[in-house]
Amino acid sequence: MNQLCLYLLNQCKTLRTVDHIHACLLKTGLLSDPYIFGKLLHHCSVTISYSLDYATRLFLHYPKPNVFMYNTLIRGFSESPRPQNSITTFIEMRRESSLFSSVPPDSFTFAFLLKAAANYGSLMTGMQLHCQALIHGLDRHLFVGTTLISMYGECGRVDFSMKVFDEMLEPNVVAWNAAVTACFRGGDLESSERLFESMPFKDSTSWNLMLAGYAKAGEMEMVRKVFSEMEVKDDVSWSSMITALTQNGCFDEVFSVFMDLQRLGLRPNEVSLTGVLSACAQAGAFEFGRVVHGFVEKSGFSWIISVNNTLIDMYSKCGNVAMARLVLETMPAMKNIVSWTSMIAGLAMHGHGDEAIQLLNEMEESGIEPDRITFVPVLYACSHAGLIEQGHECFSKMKNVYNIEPSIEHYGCMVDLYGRAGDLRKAYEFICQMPVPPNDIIWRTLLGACSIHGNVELAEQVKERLSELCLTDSGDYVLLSNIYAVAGKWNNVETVRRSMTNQRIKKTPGWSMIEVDKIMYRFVAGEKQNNITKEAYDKLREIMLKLKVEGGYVPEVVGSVLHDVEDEEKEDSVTKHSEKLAVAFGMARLCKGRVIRIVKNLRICRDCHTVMKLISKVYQSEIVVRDRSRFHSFKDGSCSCRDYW
DNA sequence: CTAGGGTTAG
Repeated sequence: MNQLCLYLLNQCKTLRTVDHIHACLLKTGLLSDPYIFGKLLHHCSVTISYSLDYATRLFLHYPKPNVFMYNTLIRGFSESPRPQNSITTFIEMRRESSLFSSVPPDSFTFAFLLKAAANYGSLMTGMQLHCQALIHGLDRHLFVGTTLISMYGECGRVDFSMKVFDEMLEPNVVAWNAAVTACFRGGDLESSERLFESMPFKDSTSWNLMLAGYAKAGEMEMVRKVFSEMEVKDDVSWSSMITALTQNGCFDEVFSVFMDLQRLGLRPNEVSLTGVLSACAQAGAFEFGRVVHGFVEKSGFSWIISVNNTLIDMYSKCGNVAMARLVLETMPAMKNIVSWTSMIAGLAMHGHGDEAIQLLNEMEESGIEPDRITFVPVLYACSHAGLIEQGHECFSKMKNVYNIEPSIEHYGCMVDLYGRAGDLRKAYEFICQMPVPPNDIIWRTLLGACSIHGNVELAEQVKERLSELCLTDSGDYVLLSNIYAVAGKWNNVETVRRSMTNQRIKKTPGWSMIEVDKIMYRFVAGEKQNNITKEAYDKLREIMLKLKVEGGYVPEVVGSVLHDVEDEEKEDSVTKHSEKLAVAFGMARLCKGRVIRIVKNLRICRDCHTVMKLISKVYQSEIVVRDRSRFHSFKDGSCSCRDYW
């Protein structure tokens, strides 16, 4: 009976099934056995991580918990969203109550407690725990010492990490590795390298952490060097490499490393898969992403939450919200806060404001509380769909129901909400009464609103604020110049242009990408000719002609280019915009009836927006453009943004 | 029956 229950417990993956075992143990009286009880507690707080509430209630009913039980609960809390509970449990453990004497902590206790302190980055707590460990004579314990090194590294005191490390009697590889990682955390690449070189022994973890460390510092040359010099590449090496490339925007390399991995007959793990899918999401590689999704299903990775969440993100960012929804609705893994937030973000990007709000409600009904990150896409959805009332409601719900202090991102969404809707005065007043100082993004949002609604005076003031912050970018100048151009103030356009030249501010080059046969093609405006661009240009010329004849197209040049030059030249530079080239290339290469999906690094311009609408009508084809800020889905002459931008 | 260092999603 004893063995059977333990066996069954190990099979339990959800709380529902644990419940049955719990009842069984209770009925047979086995639950009072400390060993059995400890197993059950461990299962609830560590193995099934989202059942900590259950574990806590279980624990409270146990008459005299031992060290193992305390350690188990502390460990569970240390990885939870509220690691502070580990400390509370420790205090409880140390308290002398009238019934029981306090339970003395051991090395396990401190390892878990320090992990908790590291996870919420509290140096004060970490130091107090360090003292406690010292009092109990456990600060010299090898495992405790190693966790101290990590904790100090996570809490931003690498100097303390080094002190602990230097005073260690016999550091092993793990301690060395912890020290190297701490140096990377502190941004001290040289110390990391020096330590790495002087290690008496290196294991594969040592190599892997060098790779990850360089990746986080953006040192991609070193990442590639480490990866090629590694004699033994394990699972983690491959997935670290893939994440390293993904995090640094080297998407082509992600795809080729992923294929190398498979070519060598190795099986990608879930981390590699999330990495590749995230690369697909960012690059807009829909076809490739679909293939990876197929692999996920076939190889039994559908149970992994993070993989599902990245699939939702991938489909959304590749323009297919319907598929994203399907993943969310059918995923076998338990939906967590990231799943819901990703989907809300997907709907927001596509301008489906009402659905985004509805999903927030569904999320709340399912028992998962939205956090500060969730509210960013929620508010974004409201502003991009013109839902002023709902935006307002969500903002106060966040503050009053969930007690979330709005951050600058939330304020930014609100400024956008008012500004985009044309209430520039309210947007401005909102900025003035914010409890945090406005940053460049806030002002830039307002500048964008001025541009949409043609408010020259406010735009000038805003530009002034931006200049004071010394954070102007080329886009701000272009925006201001366009505002002047629309108002016909050509002298001012000229002034802006000249100040750009004087300050050597270069326009960020615009590029657009399109995937054809799982290969991404990138087009840059005004790029020199090659076979690919020639093909695009030829097709584009044909398209523009047809649009003029059949669609009544007139180039909209004023708001879109910087220079006040001859009309023909203006028309020419607008024609060369990368998104037009990418679309033309897609029209030339893709079969008729296929959706043309474009990813652009900047915002799509008005003229291109008009052209896309016309193409979708004249050619009866669907075009989806993901620009810097959102999706535009063109169908039969109109856009999903309803010209709300 | 529990540990420490390396890779994952909004």
